[in-house]
Amino acid sequence: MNKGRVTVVDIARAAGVSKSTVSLVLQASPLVNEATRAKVNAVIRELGYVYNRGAANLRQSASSKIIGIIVNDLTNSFFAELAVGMDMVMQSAGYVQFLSNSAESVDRQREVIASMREHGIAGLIISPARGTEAVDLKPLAASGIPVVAVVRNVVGAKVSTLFSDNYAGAKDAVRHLVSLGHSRIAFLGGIANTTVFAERVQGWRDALAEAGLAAPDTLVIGSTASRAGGVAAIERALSLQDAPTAALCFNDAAAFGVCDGLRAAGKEPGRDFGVVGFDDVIEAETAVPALTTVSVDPQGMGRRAAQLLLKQINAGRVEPEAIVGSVRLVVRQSCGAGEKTRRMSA
Amino acid sequence: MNKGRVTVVDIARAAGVSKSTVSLVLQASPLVNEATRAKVNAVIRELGYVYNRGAANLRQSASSKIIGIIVNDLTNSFFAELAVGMDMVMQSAGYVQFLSNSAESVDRQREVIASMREHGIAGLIISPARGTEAVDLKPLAASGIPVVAVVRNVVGAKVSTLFSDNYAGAKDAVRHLVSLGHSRIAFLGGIANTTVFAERVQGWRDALAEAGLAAPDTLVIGSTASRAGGVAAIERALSLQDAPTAALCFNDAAAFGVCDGLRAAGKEPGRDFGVVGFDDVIEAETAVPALTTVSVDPQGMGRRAAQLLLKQINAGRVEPEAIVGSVRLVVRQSCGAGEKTRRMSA
DNA sequence: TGACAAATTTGGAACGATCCAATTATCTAG
DNA sequence: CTAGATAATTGGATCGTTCCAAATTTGTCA
Repeated sequence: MNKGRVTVVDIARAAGVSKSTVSLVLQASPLVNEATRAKVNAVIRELGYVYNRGAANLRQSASSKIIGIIVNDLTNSFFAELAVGMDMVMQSAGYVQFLSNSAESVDRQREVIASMREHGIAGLIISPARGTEAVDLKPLAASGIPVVAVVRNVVGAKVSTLFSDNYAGAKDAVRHLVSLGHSRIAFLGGIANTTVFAERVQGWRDALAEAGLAAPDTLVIGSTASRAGGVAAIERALSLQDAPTAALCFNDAAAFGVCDGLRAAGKEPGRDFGVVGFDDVIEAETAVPALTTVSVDPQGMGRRAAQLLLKQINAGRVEPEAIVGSVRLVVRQSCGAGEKTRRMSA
Repeated sequence: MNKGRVTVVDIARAAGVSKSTVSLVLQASPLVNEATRAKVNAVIRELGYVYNRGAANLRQSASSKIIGIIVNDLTNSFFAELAVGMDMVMQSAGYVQFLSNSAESVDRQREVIASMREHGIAGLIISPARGTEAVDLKPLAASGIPVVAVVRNVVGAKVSTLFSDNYAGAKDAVRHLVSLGHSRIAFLGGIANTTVFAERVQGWRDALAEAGLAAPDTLVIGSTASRAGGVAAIERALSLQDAPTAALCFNDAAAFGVCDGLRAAGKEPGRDFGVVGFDDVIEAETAVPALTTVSVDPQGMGRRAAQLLLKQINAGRVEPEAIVGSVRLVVRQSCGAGEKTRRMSA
């Protein structure tokens, strides 16, 4: 009896109505008589019916309530939080999401996109793997599926985008370090060959220029955008003949690594060396010393991206839109300023 | 012309064959003539056909190649890595996954499960939200959908499980601290009212008893399983009249918090106070000091969970299976032992 | 060439829900 | 009591695929 799943027809038979009526009940249509509705609902509960969304989506008019999310590195808590933000709004909008981790592999990403297409996603939010090309996203756009690219850019792709203002954020951070009296400020961590990296470095460079300070390439030390990368970068920075006294780090993960590296070298971050991160990951606040960082609120960004996508899905017409999320410097202790002035402002 | 999507019938017409033949080509059946196959494939590419998996899954025999994953806290990097591990094996097995974050809300979790059922998932891996009851998972099991519970237990649920050996891990960790000469060892962080917490505390208690040491309840200081929770716990621990000199922490996040808190109190973790974590998150290795921790390899656990689920899906019969993942102590620097002996062992 | 086997191909009839047009039940008022 | 309106219900036909049984083509050998 548990063989085949329970369908509308089974319900109809058991309730003594037609499948059409059952369908109307399922859609909470006002056309159906209250008594009938009650009886049908009772039978539905009794037989343990589960709605088959796949079957419903078959009819050409219907759209699928499934959206795809692809991130390049879920183990990075920035992206994990981004995903959580999206999850929140998608869930309350009645969508489910295919979430996949491309792990920076363009091939894997391509497979995942294909698979998602076959499953009929209504839209896609993607933080593209390094090396993603416009052609990878073309077919989606061509079949009218809205795409929102977040965090990273895909040059030439006609999709909506939501980036944070990397340039302004980096500039603000460096200005702050300058105002604290630093004159040799490094840029540490991150993979050099990316747009985000370039934008942040440009902000760093321009802020230094503005202050009349030198911005030699030796002070830009790329590595990976991780804690380990931060350790490596600060080691190299400290070994320079004219070592920096502060640094803007590519992201918070790298900044934590820089703090670790400083301690390993006997220096206390915040006191002996100014450290500023980028992203404002949750741990930034509770770390010791608390990390001064450029806040981009990953969860909020995820929510906005999801809202943007939903808007496009509902609009029908796909009109690419570019949003740049504002950003603000959160001064805590690791830069050497926060702690002392924190309670003095009142 | 781009109105309706391209279907097998369109392909059939354009290639001058029947839809049945196209279907055979799609399934790479050996029944079809090479020349025909080539032509059909050419047309498929030309018209930009995309397979409609939803329609295919409609036929009763087919099973869906979609699995559900629900975790209770994606922002915790332990779970993020767990998810990544699952993603890996699911992806190479040709599955896509609905991944959702219950954020410890049983209601949200219930909704998500319902939604996943409607979408016809072939199986579910869940790290249950606190307070999940057997009845929440019952309907799935009843309709023959395999369920694997990971990390946490759901009492009374007839599902497969994959937990790490919390008891043994905690015991090993405490034994190690004892062997380093500590006699007042605390248990810090974590939410007291959970199975995992109870198991780890029991290991802690038994190891102390084994060594003839006292295990007073005052040394068990619960809080949240986060960095902030660790900070709070160590603060309380240090304020005790007979303060501990070392601690086993509920998890790595809490352990990092404990290190932060120690530093804030002017003590250096590893030198002035022994800290051991639990989970072996990636950052444990690169942190300074590197964290001594009980390794449970979250990614590996995710992979195993995924494999277990796939096995059950393929087996047809759902035979609940309980796996307890072995665990091992990774000695690094935060306990005060690792660093000195690291290079001396050769 | 004809008979038979093997290799290919092909119409439907599902699958589970929706939706339109058409039907039937119920109500209202003259 | 009935015409006409309104409320409620209901058969198909349809969505895009699979799969079975049956039909067609091709190949082999006496």
